[in-house]
Amino acid sequence: MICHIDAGNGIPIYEQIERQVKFAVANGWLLVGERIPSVRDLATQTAVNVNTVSRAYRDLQQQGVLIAIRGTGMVISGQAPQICKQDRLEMIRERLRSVLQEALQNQISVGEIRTLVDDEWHQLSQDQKTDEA
Amino acid sequence: MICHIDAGNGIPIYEQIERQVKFAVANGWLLVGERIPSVRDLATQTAVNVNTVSRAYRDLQQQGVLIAIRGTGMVISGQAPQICKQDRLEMIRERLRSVLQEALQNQISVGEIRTLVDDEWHQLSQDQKTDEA
DNA sequence: GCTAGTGTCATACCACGCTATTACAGTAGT
DNA sequence: ACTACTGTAATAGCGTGGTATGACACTAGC
Repeated sequence: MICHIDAGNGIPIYEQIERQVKFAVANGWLLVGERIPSVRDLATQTAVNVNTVSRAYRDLQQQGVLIAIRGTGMVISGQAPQICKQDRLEMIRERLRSVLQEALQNQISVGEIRTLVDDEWHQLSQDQKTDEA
Repeated sequence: MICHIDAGNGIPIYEQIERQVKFAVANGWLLVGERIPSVRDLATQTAVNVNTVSRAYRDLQQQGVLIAIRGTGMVISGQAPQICKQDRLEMIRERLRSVLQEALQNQISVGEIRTLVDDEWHQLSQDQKTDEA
């Protein structure tokens, strides 16, 4: 599991981890029963403190996505796929709404938004390809 | 000048104020030479502390949007419209990019994004109309 | 000159996110 | 049993955003 942390987007690190785990489950990159990286491994890999990762895992546990087995590790729960697939678009939708709300309140038109979306999407797609290369 | 503060969108209050002043200038709701509300007035009106408003005004001053006249108030600068019009779409673009980046990294398709945008825009437009009524 | 209004500054306090460090309890492999 | 891992927890410290409060210097209107 690869985890990208963006320090400058305003979202707390522990929440970014939670979201990415959920996306990974929803997309089938993490399967039911599969172990996720230990808190120490993920902390080292993402250059983040153990406590921060631990908080994310604890939250995911309380949401029913993870199951902790003390001394062994943490595992994707059986109900996780259902939960995560349900949240998949909602997580994006909520962030999107906040941006659109500001745009609408300030006289930006639907057309401007649409071109903005297409432009940025195109740009990001190419960035992603060059990253992979 | 009416100012809406959203406490739950992750953007610092002082930054929200800055953005809304800029939008107001870009849209011609605030004209060059016009006085903006005093720090105490805006603080009371938005239920925010004076220092927070003051910080927003100070930032806008350093960006060349406002001019402070000690003992009198603050005024929209001559170069403000140019600056603010230039930033108008950029401010939205940056927030939008952050959301699209997350979407792209997690296998959301352009189609899903487009329908999300249209749905939410439609929803927000109606909300705004009912607010005005 | 007095008063009421400006912006500005300093101090203290709190909540939150994050880090660093240490320690503890449990499991698995040898 | 020993070792090397797991998750969990407590503590202390830092930076930032926000509040509350009080004080200062300045200006405009009466």
